[in-house]
Amino acid sequence: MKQATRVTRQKEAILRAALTSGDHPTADTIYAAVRRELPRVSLGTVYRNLQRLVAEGRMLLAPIQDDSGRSARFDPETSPHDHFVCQGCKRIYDVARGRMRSVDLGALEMQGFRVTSHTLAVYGLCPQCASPRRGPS
Amino acid sequence: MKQATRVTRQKEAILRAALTSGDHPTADTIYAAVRRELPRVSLGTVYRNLQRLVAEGRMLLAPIQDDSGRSARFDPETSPHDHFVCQGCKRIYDVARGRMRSVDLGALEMQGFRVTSHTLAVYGLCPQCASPRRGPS
DNA sequence: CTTCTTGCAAATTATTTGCATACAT
DNA sequence: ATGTATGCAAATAATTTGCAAGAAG
Repeated sequence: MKQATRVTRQKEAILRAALTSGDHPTADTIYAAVRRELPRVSLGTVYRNLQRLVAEGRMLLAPIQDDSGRSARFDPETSPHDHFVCQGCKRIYDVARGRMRSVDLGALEMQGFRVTSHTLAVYGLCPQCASPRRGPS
Repeated sequence: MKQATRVTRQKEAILRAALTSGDHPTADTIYAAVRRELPRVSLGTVYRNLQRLVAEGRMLLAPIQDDSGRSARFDPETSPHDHFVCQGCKRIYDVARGRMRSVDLGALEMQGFRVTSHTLAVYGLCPQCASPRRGPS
């Protein structure tokens, strides 16, 4: 969490776009959204600001890989949480750490590993896609 | 785990290279290793075979992201296990599911989520890098 | 023999960077 | 004023793909 950088119209719009998406958007998705408000933004600006926002701890790099894992996904929710990836509708759900019982990392620590954080991604079908009424959307 | 494809010198060499690396190699690392045995292999062949090996379940896409998450890493260990990423030496350790107690996913399932798998990545310092004797290698 | 795979090169996709100008502090 | 951020375009990096020739079944 480095020194905060300058406050610009672009950077704020980028963070707002990520928050509003209610999702785990890619740089491209964010670019498209910001463009509606600031038609002259460039992709370079989006990428540079995403890096800054992550460095400042205002956004996270989502620890999930797309099907081919090609494009990075960003997560505007910065408190510790896990992810559920629906293999039907491809939606990514944030899962509070409380609901899904936490992992026991004691054994690792006893072997001399110093643990600072962890990420957990769960795969399967979300309630809508799992329901027999209708298949994956 | 689709229909197995044809057996070729290249494909076998690629799997062997990944196994021998004792690591979680990138396509490029594998390419370099295979090249020593088959100097005429092309990167295209390496990428195509990595895809096939993953589809056939003989290799996994490692669920870990490099610093910038730019290049995919492959994992020749196909039984369920977790990963420990050392932030000092950048090494990636395979961690047996038994040692590090498994996650309780019951709460999620009770909410209608159907869970089929999960991936866990733990970050921190490995015993060598955590020891005060010498810093990260 | 027939079909899948290879090597090579060119094409895509995602992300980064150099530079002159604009904007925040 | 000073220096960081922007827009634009060109540069890199990682991966994919078209095609003619070669190898596997």
